Amino acid sequence: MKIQRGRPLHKDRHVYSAGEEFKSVFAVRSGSIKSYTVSNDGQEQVTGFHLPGEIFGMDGIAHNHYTNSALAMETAAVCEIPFSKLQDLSIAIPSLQRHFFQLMSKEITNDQQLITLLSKNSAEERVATLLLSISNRNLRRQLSGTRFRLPMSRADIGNYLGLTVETVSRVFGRFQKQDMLKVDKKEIEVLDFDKLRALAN
Amino acid sequence: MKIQRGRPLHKDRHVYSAGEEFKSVFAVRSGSIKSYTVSNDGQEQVTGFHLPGEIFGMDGIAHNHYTNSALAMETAAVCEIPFSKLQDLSIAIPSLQRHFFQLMSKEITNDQQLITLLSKNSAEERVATLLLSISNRNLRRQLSGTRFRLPMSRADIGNYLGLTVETVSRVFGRFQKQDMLKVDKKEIEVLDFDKLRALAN
DNA sequence: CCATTAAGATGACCTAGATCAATATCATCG
DNA sequence: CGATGATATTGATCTAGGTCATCTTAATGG
Repeated sequence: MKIQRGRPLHKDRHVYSAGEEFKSVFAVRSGSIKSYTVSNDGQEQVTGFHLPGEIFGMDGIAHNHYTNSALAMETAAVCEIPFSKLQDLSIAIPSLQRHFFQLMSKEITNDQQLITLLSKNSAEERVATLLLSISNRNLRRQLSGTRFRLPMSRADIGNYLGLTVETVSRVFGRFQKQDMLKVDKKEIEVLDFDKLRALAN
Repeated sequence: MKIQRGRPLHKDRHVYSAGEEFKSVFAVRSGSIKSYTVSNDGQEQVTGFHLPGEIFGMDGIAHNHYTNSALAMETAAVCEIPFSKLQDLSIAIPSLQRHFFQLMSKEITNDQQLITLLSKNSAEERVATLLLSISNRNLRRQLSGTRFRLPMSRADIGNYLGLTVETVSRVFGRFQKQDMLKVDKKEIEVLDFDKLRALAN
């Protein structure tokens, strides 16, 4: 498959912007990417964080244009995977088609979990869930699940979880006071995993 | 394509339940269906309402098992569309594959809009958005966009929108007081469409 | 290397919507 | 058809998280 081996992307550079013609999906090679939409009244909604090894950009398929924008939260590298090639290939290799369906379906499942989180859980539960998710994704990348660096700002966390920065800050504060977490700026250390899991449920 | 022409489904009967093996997606023929998940702590989250002409059941593709349950909110009829046939066919007919990708991608876009709604909008804005969505979907079915019957209960509306029944009730009350809506139980009449659209944005 | 700006933390206060409770209305079935 | 349980409305009160304001710390650049 022809894959564009992307040059490094600097912090705050867009991989693509909402409205652009959809041509490709992308794989994160290094660094981290956030997806977000801008609603018609101008406010930003962060829809996802993408870590190395993860695929993003599938939101563009429906309308032939991306509905999200995607930008590097830190210096990053991405692989471009042209969708047309993918379609041709997936006709020749049915398992690839299936794989791709699964990726999209997984995205749906993820979004629905976020919907539940937003409509049913408290600020603490939301933050705990995000931390656990990042921890798990780090584990899958052979990294530590207990000590890691958050690639995103407090503002991005708040935006993603439907909370204000202040609330995110306070929740981190409470988590530290309970000796569940050690927080040093973006550096996180999980001290009590059971408690975190219990909160995230 | 072999399509199961479903016998009528009675109110509160499941089309499928979470955990069942994924075999098919479904099209609503008449009546209305709600999808919901049950989170590990037992609470229900309504993830979507499906009206005649709409497709549901795509959440099962990722894990070969449905993650949602789907049940009839009133007497309904659905068509079963076996996914294996769909896959075979979509290899022969690339446009069908594309069409199916689009359906899934649309689902992603929908979910992301709901995420924004839940994390950024007030109770009134949420309810207005749902009403407008149902109105629009009725229009596409050649039905009135101004007078229609809500197929779902207040509890389902609240659950879907991350609000309590009481709040939903009060919002309907306020909408009536403002002469924007006429509400008689589940029967809705939109009196001021501009105001509704403004709220829904 | 300091200046400027952005990011984060913390406190005081307020409000939208939750919770609790009482009542009213509807649907269903024996 | 009247009784019973589900569904909806309405009111009184409470609270999680928002808002606003201040202060601290960390990046960035000239």
